[in-house]
Amino acid sequence: MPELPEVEVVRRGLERWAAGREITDVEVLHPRAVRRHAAGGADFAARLRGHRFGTARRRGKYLWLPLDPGFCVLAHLGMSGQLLIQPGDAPDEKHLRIRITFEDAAAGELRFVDQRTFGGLSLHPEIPALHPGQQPPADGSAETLPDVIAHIARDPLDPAFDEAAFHDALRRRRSTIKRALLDQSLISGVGNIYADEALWRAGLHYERPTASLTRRRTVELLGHVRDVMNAALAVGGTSFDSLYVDVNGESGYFDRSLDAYGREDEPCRRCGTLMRRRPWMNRSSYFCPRCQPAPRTRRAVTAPPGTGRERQT
DNA sequence: ACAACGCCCTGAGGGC
DNA sequence: TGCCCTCAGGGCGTTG
Repeated sequence: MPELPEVEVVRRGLERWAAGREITDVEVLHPRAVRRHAAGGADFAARLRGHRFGTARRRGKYLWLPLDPGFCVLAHLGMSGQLLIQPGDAPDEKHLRIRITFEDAAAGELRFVDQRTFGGLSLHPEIPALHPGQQPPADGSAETLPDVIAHIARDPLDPAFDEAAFHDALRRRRSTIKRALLDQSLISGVGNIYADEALWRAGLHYERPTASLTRRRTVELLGHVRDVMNAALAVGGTSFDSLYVDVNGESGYFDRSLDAYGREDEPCRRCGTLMRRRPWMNRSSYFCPRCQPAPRTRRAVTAPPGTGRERQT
C-alpha cells in the first residue's frame, strides 16, 4: 500500500533508470490504467512516442515524469501499482497494464503493473506551483506540477510545507484528526498506515477533534509523521503482501517495525496494553486504548445533523 | 462551502 | 472442491 515513503522510493528508482531516456513505443494493455487520460490509450501512446523523460518528481503519493517543456506523465500507484524496469525479454507480469520501451532498449523497459487497477498513468500540462499570493517569476523558473493535482497539498517532507497554515486549517475544521491526516488537500502523502503510526507515537486518539489541537500538539504530531516516514524511507518503504515493490522489484521491509498498524491484540510497545482495532471509514484504525485515550468530546463531533455544533463555544 | 459517504477493483482468506 | 462473503483502501464524484 504505497504511501509517501514507498512512492519516494519509486521516484528515486525512476530518477536513476528512466531520466533522459527517449521513448520509442507505448503499449496500453488495460484501458483503466489510463482512465485519467481523457483522450484514451491510443492518444496517450502517440503523444509519448519520440519524446524524452526528464527527472521524476513527486508530491504526496503522486509522481510525475516531465516530458518536454510544459507536459508530463503523471503516475499514481493506487493500492497495488508498481513501476518496474524490466529486461525486454522478461515474461509479462500477470497484471501488466502499460509497457513503455526506449531507444536504448538494452537498459530495459518501464512497466506499470497493477492488480487492483486503482492506479494509472496520464498526460497533463504542467503549471506553476505557487505559494499563496506568490507570482510566477518572469524568467519561467517557477516550480511546476501537473495541473490536475494542483489541489494536492505539499507533503510534510517538502521544505515548503507550511506548518502554521496546516495548524490553522485544523483549527477551522469540524472534523477529527485522522480524517484530516488522510485529507490530501490539507497534507499529502499520509495513508492509513502512517496515520496510525504517527498517532500512536503522538499519543493521540484517531477521533480527536482537529479543533482541539494546540499549536504545540500539531507541531509534535507533524514531527512524528516525518519521523515515521523517514524511518520507512531509510529501509525502502513498507511492504505487506508483496504487491508493493520498488522500481527494481525489491520489497521494502518497514512492516517489521510497525508499532500500531496491524497489531490488534498485540501488546503496545510502550505500555503493554493490548492494541485494538476499530472499523473506521470502511477500513481500520489501530490504537492503544491507554496511550491514545478516546476524547471525551467525541460524541459532539459524530452527532447526527440537527443536534447542533456542541463543540463550538 | 464543507464534511462524509459510496464506488471503483482483484485476490487472499475464512466459513460452510 | 467450490462458492460466497469480507477485507484491503486512495481518490474522486456525489450526497447531505
